[in-house]
Amino acid sequence: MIILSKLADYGVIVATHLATHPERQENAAAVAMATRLPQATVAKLLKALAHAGLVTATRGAAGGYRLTRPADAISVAEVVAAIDGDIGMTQCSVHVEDCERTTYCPTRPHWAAINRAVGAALVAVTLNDMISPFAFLPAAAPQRDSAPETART
Amino acid sequence: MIILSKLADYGVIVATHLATHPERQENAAAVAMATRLPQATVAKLLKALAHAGLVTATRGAAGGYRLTRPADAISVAEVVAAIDGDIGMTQCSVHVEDCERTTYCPTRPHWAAINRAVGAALVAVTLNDMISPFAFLPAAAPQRDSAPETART
DNA sequence: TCTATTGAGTACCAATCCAGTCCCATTTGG
DNA sequence: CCAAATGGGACTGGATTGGTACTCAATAGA
Repeated sequence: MIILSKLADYGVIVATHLATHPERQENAAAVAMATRLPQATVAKLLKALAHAGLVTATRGAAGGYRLTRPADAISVAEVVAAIDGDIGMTQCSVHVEDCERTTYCPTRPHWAAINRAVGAALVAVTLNDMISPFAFLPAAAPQRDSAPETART
Repeated sequence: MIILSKLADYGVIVATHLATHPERQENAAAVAMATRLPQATVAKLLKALAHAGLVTATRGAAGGYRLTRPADAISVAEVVAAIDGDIGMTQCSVHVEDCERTTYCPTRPHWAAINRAVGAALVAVTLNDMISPFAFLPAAAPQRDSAPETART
């Protein structure tokens, strides 16, 4: 299973690209060119990011986008949430009222905790981390002896 | 965005139900009845769980399913992986060869670390934890001061 | 002031994926 | 031998998603 949608993935790429030139202003076409992503899609993504307040847009001729905050103050979680919406493990994590099983489903209360853990992993990583050529040590994933296997086939 | 598919969610419910009666053997119809899930779907889920080796199936009349391991030795991650397949944040986390962007995409190497963090959150929770009426304190989500916001609207 | 450029917003289409069902083969207890 | 149950597919309707197109609004520069 893939957790992130393609668009969210692209969104992180776009945001990361902007983070490499924090003060330069780039329009959608330039970003698309640099990231090798379809232009129309990049434009859509940048709109979403602007809507979430992660980038500021300048309209009109010679307009473009730039990050509103420094790259180390924007987490991957925010970028993903800007595009895919609120992050939740299960249906009932996001739309509690949609689940008619709340009264007898024993697993429901536990998802919230898992949610927090997953969210923390994404919040802990900033765009600045994504730029750095070396893999950072994720603070949210301490080397616990009990977790050698992330996922198996 | 919802991370788990409906089926994976159901799968956890089914597995959790089996965990409440570790030694009793139940057939698909009984599990469906108890969990209020469609019978055909439950049958499909149990097949997948059996395929992954999480439950043992007894065929023939008076057959059924039961957990192969104690409930505290089966993690939610395994159940999810049995149904939705390998867990990965991005396309390139699961199928690296499918991403033609590997040479210039700066974000790629970092996803692995995020992957581990998310996986650890799921591995840390066992079926036994899901049974317990009280929310456990997830070890994979330490109360770090820097992560107050998991996801925002 | 006028025009070219660029983002905002929305509507739309195509393709993929997913949830759910059904069917038939195989196994096993009575 | 038959009924009950799982194993393993195939199939389908619907929802979601990725991607595009078009129109409106704003702005800089001639």
